[in-house]
Amino acid sequence: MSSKWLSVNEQRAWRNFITTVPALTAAFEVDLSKHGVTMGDYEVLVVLSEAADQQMRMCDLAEALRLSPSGLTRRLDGIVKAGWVQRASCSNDRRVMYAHLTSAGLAKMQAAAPDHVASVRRHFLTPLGTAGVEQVGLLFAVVRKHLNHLQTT
Amino acid sequence: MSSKWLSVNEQRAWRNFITTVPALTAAFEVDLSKHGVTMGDYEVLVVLSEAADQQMRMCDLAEALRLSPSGLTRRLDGIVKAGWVQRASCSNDRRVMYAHLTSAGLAKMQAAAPDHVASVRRHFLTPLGTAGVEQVGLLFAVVRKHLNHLQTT
DNA sequence: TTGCAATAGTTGCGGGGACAACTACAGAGT
DNA sequence: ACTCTGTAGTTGTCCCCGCAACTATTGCAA
Repeated sequence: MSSKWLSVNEQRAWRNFITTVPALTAAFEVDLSKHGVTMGDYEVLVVLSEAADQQMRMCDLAEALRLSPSGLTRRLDGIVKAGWVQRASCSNDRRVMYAHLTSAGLAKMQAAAPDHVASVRRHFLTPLGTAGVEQVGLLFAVVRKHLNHLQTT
Repeated sequence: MSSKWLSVNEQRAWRNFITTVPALTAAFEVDLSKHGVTMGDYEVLVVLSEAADQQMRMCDLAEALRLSPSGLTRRLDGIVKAGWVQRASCSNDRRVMYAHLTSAGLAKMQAAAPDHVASVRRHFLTPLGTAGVEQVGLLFAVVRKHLNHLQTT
């Protein structure tokens, strides 16, 4: 059945997937914009809030956010200017720079989080339904595992 | 069950989804780069190849690609320079500009398409399996329909 | 006809991110 | 101690794209 082209079912899955993803992220972006944060900003705040001491080394943060080093530097520039994150140097290793979540940053994240969760529910989880959520969780775990495996090879 | 936070199942679905999507698109980008095309370029060629007379008005093309007018102008700049698309003015309405797929563009698209299809299969459809493909097709149809409905409201 | 709103497209500007080059520092090997 | 390699981060340059402003054209309306 693996012909050169896609079957009807395959086409439907593929088309529905790639057309839904941008619309979905756009919806989240709109909902978050009410708090004056982009999804990029929000992701930084969430990751830092879950880190020990509310701080991470730039390189670890970049990896967690799947950003290049320079990309992270630039993204942080704006977030630092907004006062949500503070750069701090490390006394043990003077090469490293910590990105440290400020109390204002934590507050911003805590203010935005419930709305974001509600947004995820409204646009994604609720339409999927209980069974759909279960299936998506399993299916994308397989896809991701597959991708990671190829990547390592 | 709709609490302020996410259940374990919901979290798994959500996290797996948002972490898989960027990895997936990155994999497609890598595979397409062997043909010297980005996913953006490729999408233009595909849409134009399916259009009547292999051409579309800029505004219609922009909508099909979910791009702003200026975004499309810039994206086309590169594709025109590569010789895959040609700008043509319209005799009926002198405001409109057609983006017309050249034979070189069609050839490029036909060369890349089989590899891209194989890529979609390898990274997405095959890991999902037959049942998974079926489920993803149905589930994302629901999500997208939901998004479109909210958008119209 | 004249005038005005709507439509199509491009350009200036700015944000966001990648790559390459660079600085600075750490750690291992001699 | 001295060099050499590897690691951490920033900066220059460039590409991609959105918004706002602008031009050109159309079509409707008085």
